[in-house]
Amino acid sequence: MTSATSARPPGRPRSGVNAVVFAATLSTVQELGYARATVDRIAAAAGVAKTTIYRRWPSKGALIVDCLLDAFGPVPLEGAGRAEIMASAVRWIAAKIGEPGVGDAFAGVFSDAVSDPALRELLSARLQDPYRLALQDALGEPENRVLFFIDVVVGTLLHRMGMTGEPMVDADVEALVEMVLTYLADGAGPA
Amino acid sequence: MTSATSARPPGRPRSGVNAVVFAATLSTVQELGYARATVDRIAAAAGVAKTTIYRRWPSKGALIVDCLLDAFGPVPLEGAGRAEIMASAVRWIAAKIGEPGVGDAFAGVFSDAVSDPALRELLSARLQDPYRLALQDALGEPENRVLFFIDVVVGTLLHRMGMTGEPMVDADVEALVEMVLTYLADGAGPA
DNA sequence: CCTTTTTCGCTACCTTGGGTATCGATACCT
DNA sequence: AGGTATCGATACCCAAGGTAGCGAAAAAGG
Repeated sequence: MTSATSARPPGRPRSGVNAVVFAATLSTVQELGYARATVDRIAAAAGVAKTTIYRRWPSKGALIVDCLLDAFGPVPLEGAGRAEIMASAVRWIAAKIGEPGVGDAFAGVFSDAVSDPALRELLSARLQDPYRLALQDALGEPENRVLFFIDVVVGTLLHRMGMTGEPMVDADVEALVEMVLTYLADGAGPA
Repeated sequence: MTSATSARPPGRPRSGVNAVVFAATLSTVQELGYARATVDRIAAAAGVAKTTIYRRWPSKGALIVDCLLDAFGPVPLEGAGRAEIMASAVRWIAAKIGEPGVGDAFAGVFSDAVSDPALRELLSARLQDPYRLALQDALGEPENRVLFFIDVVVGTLLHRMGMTGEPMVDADVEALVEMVLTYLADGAGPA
């Protein structure tokens, strides 16, 4: 979809190094942690100049968001009923956050967003909203209730990651699934 | 332990300005956000030199942790049964995080801890462990289950704070209480 | 009163890291 | 060929955490 529609713009075309940069970002974050994964180091790991990074992404946060979008891909929403859909979604995001570098990058960019309204907007619009809408559609739940579920699931996984430095183990993920499902079945929820 | 009460050490005694610094920290964080609440600004707001801050706290993170400890105080664990105790604890931490500056400071220091193992250790030992132990005792639950509850409750509250910039509204806090209580009553949990 | 010890405020400084500017070289289109 | 936009490289700006050194002030003890 790069040259998707009309008339490729003039000038030298961009070399297709986005995938290389994404891979370098995750491996650098995994190796050094989020704060030490500087843009200089990521560029070096990707074999690319720092200026090239900043020509494509306006900030480190924007780079990380795009990297996470690439790493996550679409939510798998197969499942017989709402319970199955919800369970598979929770296990999916838990597994993604457990992948090397992904959890650190997610927690790191989320952290930066706390003090950066522009980044918060980006995170909300580009990363959260698409999944939120897909979930609203698949579950037939209203926006505020899906937002609540996202807070619970993602918040729990990131808090564990942030406090221990390691992703949540499977047994705890299953506890989280059960907790959310029980509550989903209850039908009660925020006004 | 450290020659606790008696025998004041020689030299000029410290002026009792800790409370002023804590207040200045919270108000500065509330006004400018966590990242813009630099140590210089906090010192200025407290009417104190930056070097005085660093003479008392080894890092900004340590200052914030002490500030949060001061703001939180002990958990109120009154309540007839385990459900009442848990509910009051959840409402208590939600209310604290909703106080001006506290939620931002908490989310901010948590964010920094993601990339800073030393700060993570400090956060875990000085802030989480005391409350965790008190909860284990009051609820009669094992460590890993209490840790799971803390991940869920604090993670959810901080995720909401981080994504929206504002604390969770009461209706959603009540939903969180209900969700946690249902799961607590179930008796199931992580191995 | 005077010395010792420690804190105080102040200023100057170091380092890291996000982000920008500039420049020659290069790749593609018309 | 000419135009245009990218690439790599270097140099740079700025904010912010943290440190060093200094003279001044506040206590304790002689």
